[in-house]
Amino acid sequence: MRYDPISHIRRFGRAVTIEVGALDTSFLGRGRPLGAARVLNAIGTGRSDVAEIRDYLSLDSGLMSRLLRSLEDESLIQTTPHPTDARRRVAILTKAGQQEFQAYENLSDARATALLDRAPHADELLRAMDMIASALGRDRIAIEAIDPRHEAARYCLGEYYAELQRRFENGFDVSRSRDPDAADMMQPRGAFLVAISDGLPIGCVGLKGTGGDVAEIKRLWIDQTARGLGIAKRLMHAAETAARERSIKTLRLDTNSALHEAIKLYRESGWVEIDRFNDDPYPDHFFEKHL
Amino acid sequence: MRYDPISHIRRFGRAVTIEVGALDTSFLGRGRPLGAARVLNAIGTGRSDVAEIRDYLSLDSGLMSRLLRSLEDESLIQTTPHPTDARRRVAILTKAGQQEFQAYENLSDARATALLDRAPHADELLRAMDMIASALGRDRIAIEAIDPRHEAARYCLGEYYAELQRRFENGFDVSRSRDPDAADMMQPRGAFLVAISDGLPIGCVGLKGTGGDVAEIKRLWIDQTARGLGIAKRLMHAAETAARERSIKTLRLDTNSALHEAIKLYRESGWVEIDRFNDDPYPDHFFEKHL
DNA sequence: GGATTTATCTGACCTAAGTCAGATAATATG
DNA sequence: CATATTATCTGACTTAGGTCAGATAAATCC
Repeated sequence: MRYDPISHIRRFGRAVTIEVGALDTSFLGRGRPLGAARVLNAIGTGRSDVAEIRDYLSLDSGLMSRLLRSLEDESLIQTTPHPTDARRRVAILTKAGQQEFQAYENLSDARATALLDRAPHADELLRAMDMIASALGRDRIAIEAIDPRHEAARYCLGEYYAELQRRFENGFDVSRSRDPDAADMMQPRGAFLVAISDGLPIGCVGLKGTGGDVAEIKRLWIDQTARGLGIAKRLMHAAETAARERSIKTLRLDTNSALHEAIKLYRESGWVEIDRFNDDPYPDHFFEKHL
Repeated sequence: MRYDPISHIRRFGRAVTIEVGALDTSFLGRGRPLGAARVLNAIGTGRSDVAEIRDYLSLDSGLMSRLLRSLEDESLIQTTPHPTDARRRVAILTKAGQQEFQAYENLSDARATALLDRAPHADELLRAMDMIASALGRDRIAIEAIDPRHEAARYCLGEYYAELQRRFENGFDVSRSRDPDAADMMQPRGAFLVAISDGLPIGCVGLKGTGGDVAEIKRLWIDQTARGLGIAKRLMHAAETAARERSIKTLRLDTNSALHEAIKLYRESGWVEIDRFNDDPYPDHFFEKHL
C-alpha cells in the first residue's frame, strides 16, 4: 500500500512546516529579523547568561554579539557583567523589551487560540499535540528538583489527583489522604522531582524524608501522553540518587492495585512487597527497597 | 493555571520547530541550499510547470530562474518550452536528478522510520499526527475527482470497509455487498471524489450513475482523525454538483443505522427517507434527494 | 606568577535569500 | 492589428545569517 506509516508522518511534516513558516512570517511583521527575535525571546523566557543563550540557540559568538548590540541599539535589552565572572555578560529586558517580548508572545498565543477555536475536538487535539511533543522531544526531557509549592509541582499534583479520581473505583479525595508537608519534600530532608519536556512538566515524583534513614516515595505521576518513554524509570532513579545523597538507607511507598503499571515498575526495579505501614484509606499495596 | 491549553500548543510548536530544523539541517548535508532542494523536490513530486512551482513555493520570478539555472548546471533537471504556451517553461528531472530527489526522499523516510521505531505506541502516534495534520491543514483540503481504481481511491475504500467491519455489529464482508462497477463511478455516468489533505486522501464519496436521470451516492467515508472539519458536507456538495452536471434529477443512497453521523448529515441536508430500493444485506435506511 | 583557557567583541568575508527594474518574447484582448 | 498582459530571464542591489581570525580581558591551571 502506498499510504504506509511514513506517508502519514511526511504529511504531518508538510502540515507543520507550513504552520511553523506562517508563525515565522507573522514574527517578521514586527520589523526585526528572526535571529534577533529569537534572542529576545530567549532573554524574555528567563535565560540571561549570554553564553547560555548562545548555547541554547547554537549561535556563533560573533553573530550573538551583533544580535545583542542590535537589541541594545533598540533599547530592548541591557547587558551587564556577570556578578561572579567578569568575562561573562548577562542580558535583561528593559521595560520596552518586556513590551516587545510580550508582543511576540501575543502573536504566538493568537495563533494557538485561533487553532483551538476552530478545532472540532479541542481536548483530543491537545492530547495529540502532547503525545507528539513528548515523542519528538524525548531526548530533551530533563529531570529537575523544584519546590513542591512551585506552579509546575502544583500542576503535576493536580493532574495526579485527577488521574487517581478517574482510576480509583470510588474516586479520590485528597483531603482524606495525608498530604505531605512541603518541607519534607525539599532540601535537606527530601526532594520533589519533575520531568520537563520542552518547557512543560510531564511527570513527577516526591521523596518525603523525615531526617532519619527511612524515607517515602510519593506522588509518582507520568502524563498519559508521555507513557512508554521510560520517564517513570528515570524519575525513580533520580529519586533514589537523591535519597542516597541524603544518607537514606531504606525507601518505602504505598500504592493502589488500580495503578498496575506503577506496581509492575516497582517489582521490576528491586522493590519488595511489605506489610501495611500506615492507615491511609487508599493504598492496598506497600513496597520497600534497601539502597 | 499556568499550563493552560495555549502552553500545550506552544510546547508542541517548540518540539516540531526543532524537528523541522533538524530535517532542514540534514538536507543541507547534500551540499545544496534549501531553496534549490525545495525546487528539486517540487519537480520530483510531479510539478513540472515552472509557474506552478513558483506559485507553490511563493518564489520571486528572478530567484526561481536562478534556482532553475543552478539545478541545470548540476545536470539535475532539464527545462523545455511549454508545449502549448511558448512563454512558459516546464522542468523535468534528469536521471541524475531522479537519483538526487530519491536521496532527499530517503533522508525524510529515515527520520520518519527512526521516529516510528522509537515510539512506544506507533499507531496512536500516527493517529495523533493525522489529527493534527488535518486540523492545521484544513484550509488546504481539496476535493478532486479521480479514477475509482486509482490507488488513492483504493486506499479510501479499504479504510471505508475496515470501518464498516468495526462498526457493524456482525462485521462487513465486501463480497456480500454489490461493489459498483468502476465505469459507473466515472465520466460520463458518475464520479469518484476524494478529499486530499497535504497529499493524503482523508475522505471520499462515489456518485454511481446509470446514464439515466437517477443516480446513487455510495461509499461516503471520512477518516476518523479528520471528522468535524466539514469534509463530508463538502464531499456531498461536490457530488451533487457533479450529478447536476450529468443532468441527474434524483439521488438515492442506502446506509446503516450504525452510521449515525452520516444519517444525521443526510437529514440535515435535504434528504428524505424512502422505502428500501435494493436487496443489499447491510443497509437498513434509504434516502432520496431531488436536485 | 606565568601559561593556558574562556567569554566576548570586532572586522573582514561569504553565501543564501529575496527584491526591483527593465528586457524579451509570446499570448490575450479589444 | 495595435495594445495590454503574461512568463521568464538578467543585472544590480539588499538583508539575513553565518564563519573565521585575531584582539582583549578575565579566570583557571600548574
